Amino acid sequence: MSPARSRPGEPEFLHAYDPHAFPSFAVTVDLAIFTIRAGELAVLLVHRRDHPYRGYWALPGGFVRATESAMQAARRELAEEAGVTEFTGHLEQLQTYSDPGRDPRMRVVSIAHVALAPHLPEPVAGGDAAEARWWPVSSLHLEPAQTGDQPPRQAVAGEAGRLAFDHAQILADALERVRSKLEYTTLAASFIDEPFTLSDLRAVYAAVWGTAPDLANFRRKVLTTEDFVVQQRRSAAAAAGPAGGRPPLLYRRGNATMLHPPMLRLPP
Amino acid sequence: MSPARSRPGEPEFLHAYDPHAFPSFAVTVDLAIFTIRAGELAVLLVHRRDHPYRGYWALPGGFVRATESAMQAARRELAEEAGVTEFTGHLEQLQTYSDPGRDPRMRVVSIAHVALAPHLPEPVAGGDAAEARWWPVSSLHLEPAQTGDQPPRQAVAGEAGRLAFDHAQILADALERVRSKLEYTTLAASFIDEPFTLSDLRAVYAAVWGTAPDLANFRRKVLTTEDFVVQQRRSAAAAAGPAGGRPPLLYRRGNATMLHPPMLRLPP
DNA sequence: CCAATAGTGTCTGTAAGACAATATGGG
DNA sequence: CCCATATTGTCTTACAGACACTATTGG
Repeated sequence: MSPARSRPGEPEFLHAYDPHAFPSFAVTVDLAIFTIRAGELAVLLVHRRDHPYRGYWALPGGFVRATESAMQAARRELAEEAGVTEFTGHLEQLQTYSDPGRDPRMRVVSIAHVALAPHLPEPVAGGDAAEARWWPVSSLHLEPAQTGDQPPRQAVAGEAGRLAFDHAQILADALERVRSKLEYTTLAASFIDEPFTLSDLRAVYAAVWGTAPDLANFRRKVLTTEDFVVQQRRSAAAAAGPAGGRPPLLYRRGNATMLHPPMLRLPP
Repeated sequence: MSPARSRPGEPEFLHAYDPHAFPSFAVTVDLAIFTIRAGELAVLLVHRRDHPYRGYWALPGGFVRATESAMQAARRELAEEAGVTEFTGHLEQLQTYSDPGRDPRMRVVSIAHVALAPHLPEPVAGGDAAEARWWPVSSLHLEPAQTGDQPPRQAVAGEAGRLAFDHAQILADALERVRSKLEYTTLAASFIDEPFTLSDLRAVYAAVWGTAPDLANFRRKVLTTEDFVVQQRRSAAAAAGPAGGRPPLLYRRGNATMLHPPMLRLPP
């Protein structure tokens, strides 16, 4: 659109306008990309090869370009850093982090996003050559960081150590967003490939919440929620399964997005 | 904190760093400040005296300064534009709007916020001299704008007309945020001065949702939710009331923040 | 027949929806 | 006493929580 043309006097104003009259910021997007690996919730981190925070693990992300929106930048980073060509999962804005001093180089505000995707490819050698890895969320010890002001955690063998910038905070917020969204949306299905079994779907809740919802009640909730999942024609026995046991029915995602009333997680 | 000192090689890197290597943005905060006036949900808009969008109504807001966070900027604008000295209400970040072209001057991302406050002062002559007014949300005709792509609404006598920038979208998102937050939080109490009656509190729900929850069920929910409200010592008859009728009990806000399970609004 | 996993049935408690009844103040 | 508003009570229904039971495959 070119709305300025319809507002009298504005073109002349814009012609004379000096864009340096205001403080200048860099704007980045950072992504918390979640998936389920080996029954655990995992997040993609990249190992920083450059300053600042060289050698630290960080959320993938990058600068927003002059001609793209934050959402477009997030999709671009998703492709570049996670090697996702056509993204079928879920992507949404989380929150914007703007504390002065969060980046030692200059004033940077970061528009954080959350992505959920089924079982993405391994190390993702693509991108701009930084090492990338899936980290089980449970191995990052995020929760205790919220209690009070303990000394900053140092790197520990086999773990990611402190994250770069304020990414530990962003990741904690992203986690809480995902956990709570499973309560009142159908987003859990974004974590798995189609077709899936109800056990697969329940495993998502178990991985994200750390506690599995009651089997029977879970099935009742999912199956009685209009168009949460749609059943496929009867399946052959799942080939990859651990053999024995009754073969499960297969489902695909339905068009429902909200759960009314929500499926609440309980304290473990 | 000065974390750079603890990371080897980083001080030298920062010394040589050129902050102009990345696209530069202006960053603003915009505020959707809601209150209840005459039983209706109202939002504060300012009349723009300068280009761009001169003569249009807009959400109050302004540029984030070089040394403040977005939240600090929002509090500052709240004081400057709404004349609020000590703000007792609720303020939270909504979402960030970053479409290129949303501001004809230059690349601007806006970190939108939502504020809820009890019965704020009238025209708010303060601030940088722009006219400010409370507008009943119902007079802005926001909802139909979501259905399809109709031609942009023109200014109508007695109404605010089209809003500046993408503020109609921001306001619509802010509205939905507030409406849904009343369902699962105790934020409704942020809209009214203490002490208040349960009728006052119910009137908040009626104003925000457009439909009043059932009287008896509402009281049961509020009173059985631990520490949602706390009762005061018995009141003298409310002086300002419309006379007759049984005098109500008075309450203050409790410490509870969440409603479990939520109080759902129903389709009208 | 046994193991293992998938799927169903049912009882119970909590709380919401609907609506009726009672309480307490001022003319 | 009448009116207006506040407050309480109760019946019904929906649904989550808990847990036991049945079904269907492979060995």
